[in-house]
This record gives sequence, C-alpha cells and structure tokens, in this order.
Amino acid sequence: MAEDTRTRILDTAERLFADRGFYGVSIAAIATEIDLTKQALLHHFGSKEKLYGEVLKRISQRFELDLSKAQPSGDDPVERLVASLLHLQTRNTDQPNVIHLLMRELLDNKRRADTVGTWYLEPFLERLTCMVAATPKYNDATLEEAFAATYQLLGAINYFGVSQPTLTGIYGERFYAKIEADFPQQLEALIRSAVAP
Amino acid sequence: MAEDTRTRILDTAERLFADRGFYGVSIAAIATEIDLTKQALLHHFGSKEKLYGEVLKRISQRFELDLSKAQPSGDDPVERLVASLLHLQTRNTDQPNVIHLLMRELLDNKRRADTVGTWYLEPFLERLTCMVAATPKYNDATLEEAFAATYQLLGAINYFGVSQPTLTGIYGERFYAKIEADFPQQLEALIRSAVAP
DNA sequence: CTCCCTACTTACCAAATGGTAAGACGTCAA
DNA sequence: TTGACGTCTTACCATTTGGTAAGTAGGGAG
Repeated sequence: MAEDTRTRILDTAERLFADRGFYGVSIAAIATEIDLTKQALLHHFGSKEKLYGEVLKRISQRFELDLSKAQPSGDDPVERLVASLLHLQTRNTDQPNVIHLLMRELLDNKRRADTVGTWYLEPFLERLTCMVAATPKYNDATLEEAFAATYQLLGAINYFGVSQPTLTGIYGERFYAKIEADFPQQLEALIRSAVAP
Repeated sequence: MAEDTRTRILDTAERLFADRGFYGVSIAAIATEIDLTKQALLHHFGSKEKLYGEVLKRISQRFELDLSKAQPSGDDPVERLVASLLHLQTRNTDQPNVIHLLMRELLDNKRRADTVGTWYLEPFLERLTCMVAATPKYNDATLEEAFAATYQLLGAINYFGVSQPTLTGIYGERFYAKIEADFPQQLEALIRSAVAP
C-alpha cells in the first residue's frame, strides 16, 4: 500500500505540474486530490522541490527505458531517424503530460539549478544528431548543420505536442482530430524531405 | 512621467513573466525592481491579472504592427513564405522575451480563460497556411495537410526560440552562437525542402 | 505484551501572497 | 487660495504558501 500511495502522489503531481507548472500547484492541491493531507505528502517526499525532482526522475527513467527498448533496427540512417522521431511523436500523443512538463522545464531551467532539466536531452540529441549526420545529405556537413537540422525536426514534433489545447480552442475538436490523425505521415514527409539529398 | 512609469512597469513585467511565468512572479518583485512599491503598481494596473493582460495586449499590438509593416512582397508564394518565417525567426532572436511568454501561454491557456492566449495565432496561422497552400506542392492538398506543414515549420522556429538557455547550458555559449548564426539559412533550407514539389 | 516502525493526523508557524484604505505630496486650473 | 487630480506611500488585512512538531493508529517481530 505504501508504494501505491507514492505512485498515486507521483501520478497526480506529474499531471498537475504539467498542467499548471511548478509555482501554479501547491502541495496541498496535489494531496487533497487523492484525499490526503499535505503533511502525508511531505512525509513521503520531504519537500515540494524533492517531489518535483522525483517526478522528473521518474519521467527520465521511463524515457531511458523506452529509448533502450525501441532502438530502431536496420542500417539505413534515414529509416532509423524516421522511426525514432515517429516514436517520439507517438509518445507525445499518448502521454501529453510528459512533453508539457519538459517544455516547462525548457522554459524554466534558466532560473532553476541548470542541471535537472537537461538530463534527458543530451544523450537523446546526440543519438538523433548522429542519425542525421549519417544521412547522405549531411555526410559532408558540419556538426552544427546536422544538429540544427535535428533540432528543427524535434521542434516540429514537440511544439505540436503542446498545442492540443490551443488548437482545439481555436479550431474545435473535429479539426484537431483530423490534424492529429494526419500528423505522423505529414511528419514523416517532412523528415524525408529534410534529409533528402 | 506617468506614461514613463507605466512603460517601465510593463517592460519589467514582460521580462519577468517571460522568465518565470505568471505564478512565478509577484507584483512586489516587479515593483521593487524599478524602485516602486507594489501599491504604486496596483495603482496603475488594478490587479496582477490586469497587468498580465496589458503585457499580452502590448505584445499583440507590436505583433500586428510588425505583421502589417512586414507584408512580404512578390507573388511567389514560396518566397513570401520564406520571408515571413525568416522574419519570425529574426524576431525570436531579437526579442526572446516574446516567444518565451507566448510559449508559456500555449502551455497555460488550457487553464486560463481560453481566449486571451490565441488572439495572435489565428490570423497569423491563417496567413501562413494560405502561403503554404498556394505553393505548388500543396496546391492539391487538403487544408489539413497545408496546416500541418505550416505548423511544423512554426514549431521548428519557436521551439528553437525557447531553447537558448538549455542549449547554452548543455553545449556552452560558443557552440550555441554558431548554431544560432547558422539557424536562419538552415531554416530556409528546411522550408524550401518542405514545400518543394 | 511490548517495542518499533511506517503511515498518517491535528495543530501550529513564519513568510509571502494579492489586495484595500487612507493619507501625503506636488501640480495645475479656476 | 482653493479644490481636484494623479502619483505614490505607509499601514493594514485575510488567505495561502511550504514546512515543523508532536502525537495517533496499526501491524509485525521479539
């Protein structure tokens, strides 16, 4: 039961932090949502900062697990790149909390202790950049060029990943559903044209 | 002097809201930074929410002014698209506050009164989507496909626009400076390959 | 039965939050 | 001179914040 409570706290905290940001959520709000007092929460996690850290840590662990499990096979760098990025897009759709929270980290880690928000990005970026660099088009390009191309594709994915509420608000659910359904193949087209020689 | 104080408050508020988010900034923090009391600030703006609204409103006005001034000329839709998006990229580089604040709005407007965060997006998106749709490649495409392509390019730009602190933190200022300097032409390449037939 | 540990509660606390009330100070028009 | 106005200050206020202290309930080990 202990582990269950911890997990429920982490689940709720992840969702609320993703929705409202670190300062937009009080530990009391997290606790009452699962019928606990904030002191029970503090008993488990010590402080709000530590709870937030645990949320990020859990996301990080899931991320790395997912990364090692979904190593794209095949030796064509283009296909591997497409597979990796489409997988990322799928994750953003299935677990929108994660990209919301990571986007907030991207915005906040100037102020916060600059280390916590970048654990996941560096190895991930490096892998992706290598795939792009292995592509025929970028074979002779500089590292900076391959990196920029990678980051542009990542931006296309992640920006869309945090846009659902806004786009639904502007265009309605019907239109958004169509966009979201089409997005993966549109994305694949962009990736292929970006690395096409 | 009155207008000057108002402007100074708005400038500071814009910067701090962009840096730390709505809940991360207190009106006292904004006021003390220009040697005022928070009551003087409240005298000018009534409430924190109203101040935030005024900050967004001013950004909106600048945005529309900029939009009407920088109407890309020429009748080639590809060139107009390239010009518009490169202009946006330049703005993100020159005034990083703006894209930071707008990205926070994108994350927050699920919770906030859904209207305030979308004033700028709809007409802007429509203009860009029309340019993409006018492109040879998207002439026969559906509206959804043109929209998705537009949004992907926008994502590539805006995601990079909020990444400076993180990328500098990971790779250092030297590397980031090179990436940033190269980014416009890399972006132009991506746009052209995205709408190339 | 007792001891101890984990899980959780009630009762606090100091600090900070957004906001109100009332007044001081200067300026400017009548 | 007077009265009104805009600008800003000091003095408050209720509420919420993250966090501490102390104690209760229950289960398992000796």
